[in-house]
Amino acid sequence: MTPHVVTEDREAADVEHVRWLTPDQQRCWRAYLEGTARLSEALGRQLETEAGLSLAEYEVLVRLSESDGRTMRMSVLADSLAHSRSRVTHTVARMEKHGLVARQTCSADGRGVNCHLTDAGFARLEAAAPGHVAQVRESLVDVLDDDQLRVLGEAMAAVAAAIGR
Amino acid sequence: MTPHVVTEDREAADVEHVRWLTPDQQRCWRAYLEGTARLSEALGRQLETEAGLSLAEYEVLVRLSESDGRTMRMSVLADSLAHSRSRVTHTVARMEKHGLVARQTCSADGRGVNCHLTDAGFARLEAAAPGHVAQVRESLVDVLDDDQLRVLGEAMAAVAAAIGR
DNA sequence: GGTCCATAATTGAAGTCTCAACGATCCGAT
DNA sequence: ATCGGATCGTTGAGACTTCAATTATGGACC
Repeated sequence: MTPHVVTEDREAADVEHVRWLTPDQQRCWRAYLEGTARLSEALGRQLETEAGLSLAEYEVLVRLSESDGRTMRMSVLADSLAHSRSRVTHTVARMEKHGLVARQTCSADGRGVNCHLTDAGFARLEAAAPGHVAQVRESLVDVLDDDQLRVLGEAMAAVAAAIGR
Repeated sequence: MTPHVVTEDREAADVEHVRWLTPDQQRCWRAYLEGTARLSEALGRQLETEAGLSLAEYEVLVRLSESDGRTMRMSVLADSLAHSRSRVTHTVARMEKHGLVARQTCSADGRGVNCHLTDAGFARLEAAAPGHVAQVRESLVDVLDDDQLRVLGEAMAAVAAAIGR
């Protein structure tokens, strides 16, 4: 974010080479910040109140439900979510306490841990999914036309690729 | 997010009217989730390590630096950031402890509180801004072409408007 | 001028995430 | 074989956010 006030009272000298954002870029960036803040707030609230799940927990359920044997290595889960390993450890620990997943040591690699979706966890996902999808549509997908959504997806994929080297 | 496994073993009956996401929509939505996760992580880490500020604190500094008298009402600050009032109270309390802002009761409205940017806070912003802008460019602005960035901004503005009723 | 309700901001507890440090296991090179 | 570095996952502390309850003030209405 470029606080334009800061750009003033800056000497014409050459000590600073800051490429501040243009006004157009600034508008886009701030719209992004506000949009993501409101969106994650809306999604989190819907899931929490209607399903008793955090967004992070929901995402874990989804990944597991789609994987072979409904089981994933902790590290694969973490990479797939773009969450830190520590974060996934904490999230999964909470979910295990509630019976949504079960952890078992990995036979192939003594260091690894397999995270398995229980039937209760799958049922919880089935119950939560319709309301969550409805919220995603209401707040994002149905708000944009096809082109906007496509470009948004391409742009964020490029961002993810640029960061996740 | 639509766990496609859930869509199976669903009866052809009419009890459920869930409009699941299409595969294209699903790809966009997941790209969005991954992109925002990686981006906020990258921005937060840069600010924390190079300036000792959280992104929320930085945003507060920016808003205050642009406001008349470098002062804003707490509620205006909260609305402007799309953050909850409680969150802003906590953030500002931490910042006040570090001398970046000062709070004073509002003369016009006995309930209100004015948050003022101190000189130390302004100096901190000046020091932090170049590195932050560089990160925003490297991770987002310079990764996208002008059209992508423009559409991204428009889309997120539409999302914010759809949610913030 | 008193009642009622809306708004402003704070508080503390509980939940979530980050960070750095750790123990354990694997693997390649010697 | 074993040394040493890399990977895997966890841990606990501290930082940050949310939620519900609370205090206090403002304003409308009669």
